[in-house]
Amino acid sequence: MTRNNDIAIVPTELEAATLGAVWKNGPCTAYSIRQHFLRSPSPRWSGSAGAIYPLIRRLEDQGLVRATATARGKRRQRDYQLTRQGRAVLRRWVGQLSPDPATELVHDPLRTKIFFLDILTPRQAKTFVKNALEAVRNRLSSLQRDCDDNPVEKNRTAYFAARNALLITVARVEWLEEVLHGISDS
Amino acid sequence: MTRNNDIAIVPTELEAATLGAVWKNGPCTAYSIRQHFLRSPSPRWSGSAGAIYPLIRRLEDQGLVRATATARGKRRQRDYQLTRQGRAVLRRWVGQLSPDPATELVHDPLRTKIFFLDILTPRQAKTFVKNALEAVRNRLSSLQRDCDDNPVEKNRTAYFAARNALLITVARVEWLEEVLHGISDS
DNA sequence: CCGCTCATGTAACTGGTTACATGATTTA
DNA sequence: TAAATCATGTAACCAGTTACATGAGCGG
Repeated sequence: MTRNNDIAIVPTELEAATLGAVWKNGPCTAYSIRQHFLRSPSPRWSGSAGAIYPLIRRLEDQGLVRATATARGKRRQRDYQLTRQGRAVLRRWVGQLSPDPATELVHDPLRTKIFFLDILTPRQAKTFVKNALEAVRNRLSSLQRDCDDNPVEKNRTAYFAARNALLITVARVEWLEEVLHGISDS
Repeated sequence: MTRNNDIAIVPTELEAATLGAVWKNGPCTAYSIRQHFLRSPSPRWSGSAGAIYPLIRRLEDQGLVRATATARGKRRQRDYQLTRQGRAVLRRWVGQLSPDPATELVHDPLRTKIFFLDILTPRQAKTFVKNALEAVRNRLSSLQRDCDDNPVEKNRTAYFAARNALLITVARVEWLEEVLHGISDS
């Protein structure tokens, strides 16, 4: 099923993340990829079977992953690994700055809510911001732990990822503190 | 079409943002809502007709907005405004901290890429991070301008929203600088 | 042997997207 | 009078989601 223009394949973010997971975790089942997403500390995707199984079959059809059916006992099991084309596509996806505006500007759902904050009474608004601040603050310790658990020397990229989540969360906490302060004198 | 349990309606983020836009911009057409989204400095949605028109009709069916058909000349035009129930639903949506994990942790697509950075050669990795850093940095000035254009005294919530985008972007720049520094000695 | 985890998969749905289509009004 | 903008809408598609279904293997 190998296509002659593999390099032209532009995967979605989930497809790329799946290729990446297969690349990192060596030969592994679709099931273990699901667990990888399900247990992710920053759950971008649900890791639902309905997403992963059809997706990985598509990757196989495109020649980006190869499966080895290792039937242990009567239990069927397909172990996937990246093909050369798979690595090429992943490499291309990682190295290419996408034209998606989200690359330059991330979305914060709290921003949308705060934009309409005036529909609440000052009292309600204050309560909401306080609650939001508390919820976001409560994340800090576990994000800090994620950084500590992945020291730079041991796993650079995992550390960088954890660090990204932490720094952005710190920025949001500071922002919410500003908002709380800004609405207090009214 | 008014439901007796309006308060139970939980809108999507786009639905809530549409209610908010109608609330802020007074009686206005679906078209102007679209422009609102199209011209947004932080484009979360495309503002596509295929999204807005069916959506606002749904809101009307639910009794959250009311339309006045003001046919100027031969041109049909529906001007929407919030109903009491619409305001109630919007108020509820704004004031309620959603259980969505994104409330506590925002997603950064660059985080995913950096997580798989090791698939690139050190040289390629360095180039990529430099390019990403430049792209994100280039946003700073226009985000700063958005803040300046909406002074706190004049439009608090618009200022807060602009400030959110700026602070998160600053955090991302700092993060990318860390990453660049971290991969330079290798 | 009961319940949990491993492992694979499908069906129906959702909340959007792009692209297309129509026609009135305004502006250069 | 041609082009741009205002204004409304539909059809086909897309990348996910939840919920359901099946069955093997393993631990208490």
